[in-house]
Amino acid sequence: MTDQTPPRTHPVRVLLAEDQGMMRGALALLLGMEADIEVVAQVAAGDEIVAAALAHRPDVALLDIELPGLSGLDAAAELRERVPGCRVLILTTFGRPGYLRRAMEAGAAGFLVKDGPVEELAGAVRRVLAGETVVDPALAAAALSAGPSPLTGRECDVLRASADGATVADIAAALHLSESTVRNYLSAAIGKTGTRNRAEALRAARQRGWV
Amino acid sequence: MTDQTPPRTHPVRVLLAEDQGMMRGALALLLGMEADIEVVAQVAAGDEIVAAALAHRPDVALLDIELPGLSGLDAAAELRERVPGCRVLILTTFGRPGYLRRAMEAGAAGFLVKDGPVEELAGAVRRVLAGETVVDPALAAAALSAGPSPLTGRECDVLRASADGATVADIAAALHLSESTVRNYLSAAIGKTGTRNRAEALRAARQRGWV
DNA sequence: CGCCACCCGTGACATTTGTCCTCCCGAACT
DNA sequence: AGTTCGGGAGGACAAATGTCACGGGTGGCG
Repeated sequence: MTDQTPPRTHPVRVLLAEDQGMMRGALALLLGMEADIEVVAQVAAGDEIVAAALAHRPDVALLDIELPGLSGLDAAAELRERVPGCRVLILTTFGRPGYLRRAMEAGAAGFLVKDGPVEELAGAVRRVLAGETVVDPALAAAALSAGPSPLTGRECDVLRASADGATVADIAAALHLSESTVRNYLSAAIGKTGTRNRAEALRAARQRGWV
Repeated sequence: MTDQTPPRTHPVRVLLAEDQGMMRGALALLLGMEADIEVVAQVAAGDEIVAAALAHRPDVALLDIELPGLSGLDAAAELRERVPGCRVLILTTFGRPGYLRRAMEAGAAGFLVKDGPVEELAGAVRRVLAGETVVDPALAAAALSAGPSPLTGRECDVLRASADGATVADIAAALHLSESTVRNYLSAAIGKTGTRNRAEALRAARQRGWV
């Protein structure tokens, strides 16, 4: 069903997932200008990725992380299962160490930050297709030093739900928990992040990719 | 600077200020592909904008808002003074109503969100150069409905300083105020925004461009 | 001159938040 | 069998936060 890799028979088929229309369009045009690359699908939401991949069978999926619907990282994990043979290249605004680790756990083949020069992009696509793993060395080091998340699943949920000034009652209602439980989880998260309150805890956890 | 054809004598000279390398490069390539547009300068930081504009005398400055060093909005105001004749087109990720109002107060000639299609971009540059004011109508309505800020200068300062989980003590120390005073200002800001705590107040104020 | 808005500060108070302790349950591992 | 870990919950308590009433001071303006 999937072709092995002889020299190079046809252009690289790329799926592009990016929510910002201007960025998406610009990247598509950019990649399209490369002779050996063809953008076969563009989506703006995370929950459209798998369907599009099944329909267009891309060789490489270029995924943003912050996407409406489904995170690019979650989509990457799902792609790994449902569309094997499609390599995932994460392209994100934030070079958070934790994002990198989560990307790797999700089976991504590469991790690019949008800060870099555009020339990197086409090269990274080709290298990923060739089986290489593309990662910024400095970022890789930072990711290793950060360590894995000490937060439990529920602690994560509660912390996430505490964003934007939600009260304990709000969080409890949203997650169908008792207020006592919410406070306990928040306290645990604050302790594990070594911070002083939810806001700081959330910030720290995000920074380290623990959410 | 040699050919002369009455309506349009030379290509539109564009200055591009955008911190994300990939976005910047992609936009530059994109605009460069238009026959009548020439990107004469690219900068990645807000505090390089004026210098670059003085050096390259662009017709249109395409400015991101979130920039290191100096905000694109502040840069726009400075351009208005030091480089008159250079029209400012704001290009931003967030279509916050308040950003629009502040952009207009800073003398911007146009306001684009990065969500839109890429085709909009070149057209907007041309329309701005022609003297038109380019604004998304829906966004304009939202900006007007939000009204001017009811927050006093100090309330703003305190609210800004409350970001990222800073405690009352932190804010007081940072602004050289008493803790009581900080709490009073926070309370006032919460009241004026119609919210329940600092985090919500800050969020609301940002949303409406009051910070 | 008063009046008003803004600035800065206290003190008292109710509510919320964060901490620590207890307990129960089920799954997993030894 | 026991132990550990995660989820869920309750109570008690201290600290932080938010509210309110009140006092100053300054500067602009009719």
